[in-house]
Amino acid sequence: MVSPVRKQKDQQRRTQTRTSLLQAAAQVFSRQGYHTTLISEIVATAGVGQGTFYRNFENKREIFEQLFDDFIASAMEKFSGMTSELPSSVSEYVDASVQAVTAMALDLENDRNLLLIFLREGPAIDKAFATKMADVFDQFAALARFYLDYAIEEGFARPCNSEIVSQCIVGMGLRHIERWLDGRASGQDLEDSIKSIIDFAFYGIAPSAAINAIPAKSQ
Amino acid sequence: MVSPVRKQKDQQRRTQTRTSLLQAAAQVFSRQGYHTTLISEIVATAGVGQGTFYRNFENKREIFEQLFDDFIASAMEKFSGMTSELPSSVSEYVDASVQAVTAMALDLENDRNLLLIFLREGPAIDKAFATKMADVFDQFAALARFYLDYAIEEGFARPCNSEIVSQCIVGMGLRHIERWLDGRASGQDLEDSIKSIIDFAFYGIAPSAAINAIPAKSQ
Amino acid sequence: MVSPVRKQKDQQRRTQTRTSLLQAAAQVFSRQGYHTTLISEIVATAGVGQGTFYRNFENKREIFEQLFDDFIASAMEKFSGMTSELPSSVSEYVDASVQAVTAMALDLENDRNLLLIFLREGPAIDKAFATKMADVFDQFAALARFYLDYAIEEGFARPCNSEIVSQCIVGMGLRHIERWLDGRASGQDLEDSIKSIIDFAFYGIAPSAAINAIPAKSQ
Amino acid sequence: MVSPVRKQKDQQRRTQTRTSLLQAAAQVFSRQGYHTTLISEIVATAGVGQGTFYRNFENKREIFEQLFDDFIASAMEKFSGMTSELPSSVSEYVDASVQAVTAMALDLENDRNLLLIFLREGPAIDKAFATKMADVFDQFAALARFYLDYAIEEGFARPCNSEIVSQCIVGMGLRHIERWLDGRASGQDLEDSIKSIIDFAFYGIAPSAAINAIPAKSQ
DNA sequence: TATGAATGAGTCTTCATTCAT
DNA sequence: TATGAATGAAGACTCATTCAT
Repeated sequence: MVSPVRKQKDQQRRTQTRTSLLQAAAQVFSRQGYHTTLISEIVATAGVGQGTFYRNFENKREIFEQLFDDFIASAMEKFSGMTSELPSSVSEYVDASVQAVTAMALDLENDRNLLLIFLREGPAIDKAFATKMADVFDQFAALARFYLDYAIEEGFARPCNSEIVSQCIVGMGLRHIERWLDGRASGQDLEDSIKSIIDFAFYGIAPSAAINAIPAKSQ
Repeated sequence: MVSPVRKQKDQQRRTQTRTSLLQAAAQVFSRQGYHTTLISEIVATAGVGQGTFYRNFENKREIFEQLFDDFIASAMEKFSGMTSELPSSVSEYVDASVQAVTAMALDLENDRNLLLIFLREGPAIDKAFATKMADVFDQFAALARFYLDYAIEEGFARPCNSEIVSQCIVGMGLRHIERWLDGRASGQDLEDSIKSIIDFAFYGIAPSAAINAIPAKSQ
Repeated sequence: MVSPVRKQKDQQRRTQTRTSLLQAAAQVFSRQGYHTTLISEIVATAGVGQGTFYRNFENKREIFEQLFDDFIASAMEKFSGMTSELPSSVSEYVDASVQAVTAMALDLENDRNLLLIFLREGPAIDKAFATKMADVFDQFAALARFYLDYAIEEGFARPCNSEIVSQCIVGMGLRHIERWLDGRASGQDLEDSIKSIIDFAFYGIAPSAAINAIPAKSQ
Repeated sequence: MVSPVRKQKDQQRRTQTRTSLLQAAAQVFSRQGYHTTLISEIVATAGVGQGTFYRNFENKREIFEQLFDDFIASAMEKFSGMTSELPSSVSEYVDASVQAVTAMALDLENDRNLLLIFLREGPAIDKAFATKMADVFDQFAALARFYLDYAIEEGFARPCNSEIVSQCIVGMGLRHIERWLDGRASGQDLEDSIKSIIDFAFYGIAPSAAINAIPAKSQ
């Protein structure tokens, strides 16, 4: 009954509406955060009717989760694209780390405000969302651990509890991301900061002379 | 007009009521989190009337903040009590760190659930609360930095950007606390984990042989 | 996006709902007065949901004010429609006054109960409402004064402080309206009462013989 | 068991407390009006406990009514004290009226704000209070009518419907009192205003020459 | 499919009143 | 008798969600 052309147009229109809603939601969430955002504000920003929202999303949580999923998917894609080769020396490992972190920092810059909302409010939405976020962080940790284990095996990383250490690395990263999104790290130069972080991750705070003091058990 | 005895009794009663409310709130928040907790649930748990809540607190946010403040005050007190002496060698520094972290871990154990709620939902309550929490974390970072700067000066820590590094340390800590509260670190032995974290902080992931590779600038 | 037909129907529906609420409010206010009227009673009477009230009016005060504004607008319209020509003699002035007052009395009869509530409770709502009512009364006074000044100029009214006198006239009117709405004037014949009021306004209580005693200053 | 001295002291204290509450209530009502005044504000102003209020008064309405009754009693007393002699001529009647109105105006000045609250909010409290106020106004009207009837009988007032006319007089008075309390009559000189009001009451707005036009029926 | 008017369950909050001390 | 902490009934108001058009 309905022509294929019509069908396609309908589909397009629907996708367009959905996109408008997602963009509008991103905008409003960025400005006001999750809890204080009203559906009415999203639809007003998107320029569609109240009912249209519910034709596209179950509720506020769902559109927020969709935005989060899109965000993570996009971040993962970029990240996985840039980490193809395994390092073959400590200095390559260091360099690769610096590059990866720098690339990520520049990329995240695009969605600063939305990312801040994700980090701050995501864990507060409900248990399921908190778990999803924790899983994402654990994925990043697993990635870091993969490289770390490889490096240990190859002899250019200190033998250590890589599960714990990779979580340390994620924690460091998250802390700096939050402070930077917050504006609390605004005085710092990005390149220097990354350098300092990577140096810390590789060499710790102990002076060179203390290296022999590393307890056997931990080596 | 009123006898001092009466005044004192009234005061006691009031304090008692307030305490009941705080305990009840801690209990309900721990179970359900901030946003899904209703005032009516707090007062029911405390066994007082609805109006009594509002005689003692402005609203839900205020009682939550009070709990947070009490929690932090108590944590700070215990923490400051245990960090009196400055280390005079790397090994003392390491030992002191292990002890401090262990003590804190054991202490925080008491209010696991409430702490989890603070970490997850605190940043989502509103801007002011998020700022307050960020300030608290920065205080911990400042404390870590104080010891780090001292160690650098005394020659038993590697010269580094101590502002950045102390934030790394806080990030590592927070990440592990969250995972441990989450139950995601349940497979780990506490003592081993702390050991691994501290080792990472002191010696990094680079192998001993790589120490000479530390770039001059960062030293 | 939406068809004009749909837009118009929506508009109609909304207007209809708003009208229902206004009528219901008039009814409930008339019966119970402002302060004891609940929003829930208005919506129950209108046969709409609680939320519908708040889509149309800010709060109880606003719907009350709307009713008042409508009432005054309607009264003003009728009143201004009937006072087109200026009198050209004392007897015409008297006759016009009698007619105007009679017409108004008959008109106000329609909304007796609501008018009583306005007069009794309006001044008690808040400062702003009291001021609005005072302004309305002053408008009536200004109208009376306009005719009075004209009459004085033309020589068929006694020179006097027309500002004060016009307020006297408004006061007389209000007092009788209140008593009549109250049921305290129920024993009186309307026509006779109006006649007596107008006669008093024109000739005062002094006997004819005393006219010469009118102090020069006041003339 | 209780000594008479003790009894008397108790009685004194009680009276004192009651007086404090009445004064405090007058002060708060004057400032905020009836509906927005809270019992807690009255007791705070009086410097007594919340419970003490309820040992002395049933509720807010009762203390308000008590203030009103006291006010009226005091006004009536002063007023009755000054109107002992009956006038024996128009000019005496006029003079007595001017004096009575002037005396009342000066007296009311003392409790301006409270009187304004009575006039504005009294009728809105409830049916009973509105009736009480209407009765008071009718008493004033009855008093005016008494003098008017006497004057008519003695021939120095125009025969008229004295019931209606006396209500006119009360209405005029109330209107001017309200405007004066409101600050809307602030531009007017009190003496002049009273003169103009009394002249209007005695001679109306018709010019002298029109006197013969007074319809027979009304005379 | 898109719309936006209508809905009403769900909470917060107030404040007059009570009552143990 | 005086106090003021405690009470809880009462009502306003919000906003996610529905549904007729």
